[in-house]
Amino acid sequence: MSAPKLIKPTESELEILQILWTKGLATVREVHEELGQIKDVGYTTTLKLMQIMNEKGIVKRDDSMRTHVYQAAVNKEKTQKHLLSKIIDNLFGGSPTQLVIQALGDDSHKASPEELEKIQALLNSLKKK
Amino acid sequence: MSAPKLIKPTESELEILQILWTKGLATVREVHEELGQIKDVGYTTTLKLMQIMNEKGIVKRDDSMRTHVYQAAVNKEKTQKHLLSKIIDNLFGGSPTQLVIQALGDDSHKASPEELEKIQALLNSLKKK
DNA sequence: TTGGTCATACGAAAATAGTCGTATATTCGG
DNA sequence: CCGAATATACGACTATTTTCGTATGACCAA
Repeated sequence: MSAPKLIKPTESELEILQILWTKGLATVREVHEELGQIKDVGYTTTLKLMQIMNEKGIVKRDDSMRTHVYQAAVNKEKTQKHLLSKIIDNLFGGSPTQLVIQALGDDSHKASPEELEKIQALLNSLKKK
Repeated sequence: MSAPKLIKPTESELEILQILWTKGLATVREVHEELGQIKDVGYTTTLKLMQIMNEKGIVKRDDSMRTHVYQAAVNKEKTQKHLLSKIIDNLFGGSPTQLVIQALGDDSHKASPEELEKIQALLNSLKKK
């Protein structure tokens, strides 16, 4: 029972999780450098954040070495699904359809034809029922 | 230009906005009673929240009467789009497709056949380009 | 008119998030 | 061996969000 039941990562934690989900394993410095591309904070800030995440059980770390190695301790899809569910309730009154419509219509995040096909495929399988 | 440019309602504010978007006009008491169905806080808490939202320009109010009447001052779709955009970046690494897939696959928020049709229609028009 | 109910205003505690300075330990090149 | 670079630990300050107690005034029924 290492996986936390109800996780609600904060915004900053989510940024770090994204990086860990992509990299798999990473040191604080690596994460901090990645982070540097989107925000500008001190190294110890990143460190502290990751330490807190470790306490919360959001990440795990191997501290057998001087430079600790971190990895996400929460499943990416599960986390996305969980938070999305909250958002559907909070922002779209419980209607995932409204969310989907808004998301597809978001001009700043256009979907490619291939992606549209993926969605189409999923839609087809949902319609079958 | 009364509408604020960059609005980032907090979670509690969002709950209130939902109610106002639905009701159009509402008093603090009405909002508070609706709110009571999902959370349990004191009346003055709701009042204060709405006062703050008023200061921020998120809601407007008519205080010509003893019992003030509130309404949302931010557009529902715009707000949804704006926040969704953040979520796509924060939670889905910028891919709206991933978000859509997760949303459609969310078992706790099933889409009806009619809703699926709506999505299909939108999808078709997107594919045309 | 007077007491009870209901409304807003306001201040400030409590909870949460984010930030960083500083101390201290380890490592390594020269 | 020594100092610079790099690591973690930790405390504390700041900001934001949420919560509510208390004050005060209006309204109304008896």
